[in-house]
Amino acid sequence: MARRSEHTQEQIREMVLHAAETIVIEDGFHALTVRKIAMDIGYTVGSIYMVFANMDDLIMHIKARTLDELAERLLHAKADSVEQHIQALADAYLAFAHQHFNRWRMIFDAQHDAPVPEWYQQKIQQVFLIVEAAFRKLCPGQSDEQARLAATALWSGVHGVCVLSLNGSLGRVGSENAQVTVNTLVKSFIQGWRA
Amino acid sequence: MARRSEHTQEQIREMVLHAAETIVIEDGFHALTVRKIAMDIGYTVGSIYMVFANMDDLIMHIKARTLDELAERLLHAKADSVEQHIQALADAYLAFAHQHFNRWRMIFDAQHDAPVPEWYQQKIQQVFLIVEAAFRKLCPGQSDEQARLAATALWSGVHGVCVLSLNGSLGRVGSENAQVTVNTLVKSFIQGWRA
DNA sequence: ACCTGAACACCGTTCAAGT
DNA sequence: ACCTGAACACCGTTCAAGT
Repeated sequence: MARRSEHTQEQIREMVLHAAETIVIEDGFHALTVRKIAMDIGYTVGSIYMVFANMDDLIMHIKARTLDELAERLLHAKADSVEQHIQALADAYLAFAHQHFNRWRMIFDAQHDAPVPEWYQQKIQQVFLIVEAAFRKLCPGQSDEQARLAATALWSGVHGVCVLSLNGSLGRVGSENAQVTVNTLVKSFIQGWRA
Repeated sequence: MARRSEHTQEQIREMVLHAAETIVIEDGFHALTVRKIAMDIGYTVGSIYMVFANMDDLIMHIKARTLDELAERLLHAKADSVEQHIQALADAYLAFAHQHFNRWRMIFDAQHDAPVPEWYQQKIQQVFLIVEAAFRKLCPGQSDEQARLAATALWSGVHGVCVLSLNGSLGRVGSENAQVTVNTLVKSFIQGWRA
């Protein structure tokens, strides 16, 4: 047995990542198991531990990819005014969460007791900085700290609407309604913040 | 073996619930297993299935209890003005989430593929209605639907701040900072909403 | 009727053994 | 060096068998 050398380590790593993402997308985070991944790529469980330290490590890399995809989507959101730009960012965030529900939810689901690695924290920062930049343009007069506070408050808020509306905690609220809720939050907050 | 009759079914049910809550509080949701509960209360695994249908059923009842506790806490939040009342509600929500972190997080963590029972949805409604009531007082002129929208938007937002600040996704944001963020969100939103 | 405990079908992770 | 597959220590859930 063994020593097939049909794929490089890098190829296997990619195969694992891809298979894992497919499982999450189709059947949700809870359906993700090493044994299922191994079966899907035609290797045995042991092989997965050649390319990832453990399940938590693999999960973190899936999440990182999702964050990259999300960041890219946000970067493509353009609008005429700064205020419309922030609205467009919020819309894009909601749309992404809705479209890639299982992967997006996974980002905030998994509780790793292990400390979050530095490279992963940067991925999160990457997303937040996009919003912060928009806020610095909204009120050029105020300090960076103020812009940071506003960005944090509003973006956490937008995230909260996505969480509650998409997981059904808001009662029978559909995604069209989530859109309205997000718009309301953004519009009112910006208006109040400027005052 | 068997037929000890040391406790009634109702007593065992309460013992299970209490033991489960203790495990969640001390070691987190992921540490909750039937076997650990059984050991803690001095019964065997089979006994737990006498009083709860399965793990999901038990989890739902733990969550329901937490929601009851949260609702009661929110009902005790009083203030002079309506605006201060909403701020007090937000503060109370954040404080509860912070103080009972593991149990609070559990409410939004668990993904039951099984449909959420009606009695549980009412528990969630119960919390939301408290906030909606405050909003109806804030702007007496507008329709119930408008008040509902505002309450949903702001409260989802407050929830989002709690989620992101308490799980560390906002970088190294402490809970004092979460307080400031919540206050900012509430204040700006109300101001913008009124305008 | 109440409760046990063994059994079943799963997990993640490790590692000696094969090529 | 690469990969296997059996083993280990866990899961949730069921249910025949005992009192």
